[in-house]
Amino acid sequence: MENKKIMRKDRVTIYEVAKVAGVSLATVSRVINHHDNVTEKTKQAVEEAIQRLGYKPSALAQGLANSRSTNIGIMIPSTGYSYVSNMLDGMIDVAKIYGYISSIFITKRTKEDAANVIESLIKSHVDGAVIFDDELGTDEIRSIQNYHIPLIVIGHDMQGDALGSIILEYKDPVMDVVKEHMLAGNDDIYLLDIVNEGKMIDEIKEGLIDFAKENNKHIEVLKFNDSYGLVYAGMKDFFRTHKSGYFIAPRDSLAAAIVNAAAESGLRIPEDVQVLAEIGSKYSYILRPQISSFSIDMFRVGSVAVRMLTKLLDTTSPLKDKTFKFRAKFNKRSTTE
Amino acid sequence: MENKKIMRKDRVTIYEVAKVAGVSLATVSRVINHHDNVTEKTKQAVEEAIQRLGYKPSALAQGLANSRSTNIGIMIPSTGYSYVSNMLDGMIDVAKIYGYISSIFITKRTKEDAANVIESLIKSHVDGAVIFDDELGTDEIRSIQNYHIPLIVIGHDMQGDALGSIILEYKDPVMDVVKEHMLAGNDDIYLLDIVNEGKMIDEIKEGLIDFAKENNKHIEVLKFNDSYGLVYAGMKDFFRTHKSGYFIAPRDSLAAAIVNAAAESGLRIPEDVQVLAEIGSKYSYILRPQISSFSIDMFRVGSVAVRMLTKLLDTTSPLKDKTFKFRAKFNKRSTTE
DNA sequence: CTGTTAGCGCGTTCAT
DNA sequence: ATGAACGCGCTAACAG
Repeated sequence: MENKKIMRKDRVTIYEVAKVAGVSLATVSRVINHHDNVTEKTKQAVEEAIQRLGYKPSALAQGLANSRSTNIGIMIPSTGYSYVSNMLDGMIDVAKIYGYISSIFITKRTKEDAANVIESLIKSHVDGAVIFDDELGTDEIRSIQNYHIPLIVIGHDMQGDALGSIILEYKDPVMDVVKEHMLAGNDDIYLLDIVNEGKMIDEIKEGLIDFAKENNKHIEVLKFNDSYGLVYAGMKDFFRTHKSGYFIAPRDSLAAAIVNAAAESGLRIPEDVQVLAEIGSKYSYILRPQISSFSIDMFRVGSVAVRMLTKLLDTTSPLKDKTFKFRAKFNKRSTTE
Repeated sequence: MENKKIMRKDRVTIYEVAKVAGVSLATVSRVINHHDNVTEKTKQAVEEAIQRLGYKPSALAQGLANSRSTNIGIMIPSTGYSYVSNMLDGMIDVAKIYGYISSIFITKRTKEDAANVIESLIKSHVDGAVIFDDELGTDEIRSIQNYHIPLIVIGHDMQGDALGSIILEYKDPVMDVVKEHMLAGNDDIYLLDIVNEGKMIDEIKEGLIDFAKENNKHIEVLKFNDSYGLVYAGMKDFFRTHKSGYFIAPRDSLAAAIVNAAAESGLRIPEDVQVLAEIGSKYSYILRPQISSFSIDMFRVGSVAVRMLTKLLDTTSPLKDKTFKFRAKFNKRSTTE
C-alpha cells in the first residue's frame, strides 16, 4: 500500500489548467502574465479553467524561473519599540503597493545572531532588502552585497553600487539642545545609559560626553537595563538622595519613568528636575506632563526606504538620490524649561 | 563591450560547488542536508568548496524541489497598535527558532483588501499561516483551507482539520466589570465607539448595550474616528457640558485622551469621571493616573500561535489541543473606583 | 497566435 | 558511498 504520492495531490498546477482549457501550458502562462498575444477566445477559456480549478500560480516556481522572488527582506531589531513598528508599517505598506511580499528578519543585538540572520536573508532569495540594525558593522553589510542583493541601509551613511542609505539625524539636534543647557552655565546633567540600546544612542552619548569634557563640565552616567519598571524603581531610589537634575533618556517611555519617579518623590517638573527624551513617540504628548523629545516620522522613513529599494530593483529607472536624510525635530514640551 | 552576461553571473549554484569539489551535485546536496552517508573526506572537500565559493543554497529551488517553502505567513492588521506588534514579535521569534521565515501580510479593514491578501498568501506558497484579523469572516478563512494551508486563527473560535484556534477572551472580563458598576445602581455609562476598531471590540459593545437594555439602563455611545488627537479634542468639548460619567475606551491611549481631557477641564478622577480601557498595554501603568484596563500577554499569544502552527506542520507530532484560550486579566488602577 | 523545449537550482530515487 | 537522471511548477525563446 505505498500510495504516498496520492495523498499529497493538492496543489493545482499550470498543467492541469492547460489540460482543462485544452491548450498548452505556454498559453496559460501567457494569460496569467497578461501577455497580450492571446486570442480573446482562448483567453476566456483559460480564465474559466483557472476559476474552476481555483488555480493560483506558485510564486516559488515563478521565482525560480525568472530568478525574482518578489520578496523583499526587512532586517530590524525586535519591534517592541513603537518607532520600529511604525517604520515597519511604512515599509510593508509600500512593499505591498509595489507587489512585494515582506519577509521580516529580526535581529537580536549580538554579532553572532546578526551573522545567522544575514545567512538566512541570502538563502531566502529576496530581491532586495532594507536594513535597520544598529549592531551591524558596515563590513557585514558589505558582505551581503557580495550576493548582489540591492540594499537600503537605515542609520549608516554608506555609498555603493546597488546601495542606498537613509540617515537619521538625532545626534546633532539632541546635542544642540543639551549644549544650550550646558552653555547657560548648568552642570547638572545625568544621562540614562540603557544597555543594548543600539549604536545610534551610543553615539549621542559619546558626543555628549566629549562635549562636556571639552567644556569642563561633567555628565553623570546612570546605567540601567532596559525596561520602564527597572528605571522607575532605580530612579525612585535615586531621588531619595538627589533632588534635582537635567536628565536625558533614550526614549520617552524611559523619560516617563524618570518623570513619574521624580513627581512621586515630591519634586517639581521642570523646576527641580528636567527630562529630555531622545526618541519621542506619540506618548510624548499623551503623557502628563508632556515630554520634551525629538521626533522623526518613522512611518515615513519606512515608506521612503522601500520606495528607494523598488527604484533600485527597477532597472529601468535608476535611483538618483542614493542617500536621504531625516532630521529629528525638537518638540519642547513641559519637562524642560 | 557587450559583456552583460558576465556581469549577471551572480548566484553560485550547487553545480559549481560540485565541480570545484570534484564530486557530483548529488553529493553536495547530501552534505548540505546532513545525510550521513558521505565519507568524511569528501564531506570536507565539499564543505571547503562551499566556503570558498560562498555558496548558499537557494531556498526557492529547495522549496520547489520538496514543496516546502519554510515560510510561514502572518496575517495581521496594521501593526500600529502596540498589542499587535507585541504579538508579531512573539510570532517571529518562535518562527525563527523553528527555522521558518515570516512573511507579513497586512490587511486593511475592508473585505476587498482581505480577499487580495488571501490571494497573495496562497500564491506565496507559505507552509502555514496564522491569521489575526477581525474583519475576516469564517467563510473566507475556510476558503484558504481549500489550498491545504495549515492555519492558526486568533480571535475566532473555529474547528477544522489542519486548523487550530486561539481565543482572546476580553468580552466576559470587561462585561463583568461594567455589569458590577451598573448593578450597583449607576446609569452613567459612555462607550467610546471608534470606527474600524475591529470585530472583537464591536462584540463587546453589542454585549454591553444588550445587557444595559435588559436591565433598563442606558449606554451613551460616543462615536469617533481613530486617533488620540481627535478623541482628546472631542472630549474636551464634551466636558464643557458634561461633568461626570463612567467611560469605556477600546485602548489605553484612547482612555488617556479622556483622562487628560477631563483633568484639564477641572474634573477629578475617579471621583467625577471614571475611565476604563478594554485593551491595556504597558502605558496603562506608565500614564498618570494609571489606567484601569484589561490585559493579555500578546507576545505570548504570538509565541503560542506559531508553536501550534509548527505542530500542525510537523506531521510526526499531531497537535493535541487545537484550541487555546487567553483570558484578559483586569488590572484595577486609579481611573476607576 | 499557439505549442515544444530547454532551463531556473535543488532533492531524490535508482543504479553502480 | 557516489553519480546519472528525472521532477518540482513555471517562464522564455524558438518554431510552426
